[in-house]
Amino acid sequence: MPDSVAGSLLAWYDQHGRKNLPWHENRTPYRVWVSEIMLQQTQVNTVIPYYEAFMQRFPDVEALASAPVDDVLQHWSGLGYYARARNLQKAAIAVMEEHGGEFPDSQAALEALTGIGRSTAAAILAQAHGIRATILDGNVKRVLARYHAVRGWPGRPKVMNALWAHAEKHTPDARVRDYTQAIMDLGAMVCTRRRPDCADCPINDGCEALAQGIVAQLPESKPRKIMPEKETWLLLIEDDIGNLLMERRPPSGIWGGLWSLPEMDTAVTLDELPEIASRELGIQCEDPEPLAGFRHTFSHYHLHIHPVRLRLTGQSAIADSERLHWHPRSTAPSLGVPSPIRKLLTEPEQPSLV
DNA sequence: GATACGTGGCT
DNA sequence: TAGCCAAGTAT
Repeated sequence: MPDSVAGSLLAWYDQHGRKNLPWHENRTPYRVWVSEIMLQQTQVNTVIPYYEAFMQRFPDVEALASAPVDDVLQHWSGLGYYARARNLQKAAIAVMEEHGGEFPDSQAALEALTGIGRSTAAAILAQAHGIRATILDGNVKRVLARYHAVRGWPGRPKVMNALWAHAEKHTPDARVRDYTQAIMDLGAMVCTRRRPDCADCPINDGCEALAQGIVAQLPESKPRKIMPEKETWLLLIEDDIGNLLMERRPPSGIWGGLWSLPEMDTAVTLDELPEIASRELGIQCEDPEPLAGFRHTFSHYHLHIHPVRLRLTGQSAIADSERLHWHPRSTAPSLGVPSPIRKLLTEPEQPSLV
């Protein structure tokens, strides 16, 4: 007996589904892959302009594999989750070197590429190759948690396994490309997190949560922890012609691999900053000048940022190294820079007071 | 199994 | 407004 959910979703998709997103044109594995990575934990409207620019600059896997990593990070600047960008290029190089420049077409081979997990691999198989494969993204989780009244937070493996099992069961043999898009579109357009439109849902007759009156309670949300507060100083070290010293952050951790301002923790005192700058950065400066600080909230903690201006004395020998780079104060950096830092550099007086 | 990882929109 | 959440994966 055919799965009525898939049939109903496909019929609805033909009428209402989204078919004109940028990555729907010319669905090569490369284009689908880049879109899927960008769309991880990121909303469609945020991704669209980044995707267009990225495809202009890196039209195929070879262009991405051979590009400087700073180019890739610059195009990712502002999107967040920057490990995605670094992994994207690592995987592009692997596709060139280990797969002769052609994307693999098996779940296992795709998952072996860094940054591609179970759901993204399945999305590439279904969207680019038309191979039957099952995705489970945030939209599908919500649809299935409601349709089958699956209790518990989907982050728990037991709940996740139940959702995967439901997802596998509904995946049809034919039209997997459209079905995959259909169930995501339903989650994005009808079975939304808030104010779902159950009256117009194509699968409302079989929906357990609707029958039980618990649609609004599913899926259950993650138990929240208190967010820690962290403090840091960012050093705006300027030379006499208005260049700022920027520092490449370590490859892991927050803003990994991006360029930011030299950072000190607030355990040191203001007076110590010139000496620390001399020792750590090899430059001579004086007159620490505290600027208005601001708070930046991440998913996991609040960061209190205290910018301090330091004026360089004499000439500096340091420039354009792997770790340190002078950048014109007046223009946005042509490197990968975190959004708050970009704002700090381009709107120096704008950060809100704490 | 739990945690880290960004940013912007929404209420 | 402060918290919640979004086309997840790596460690």
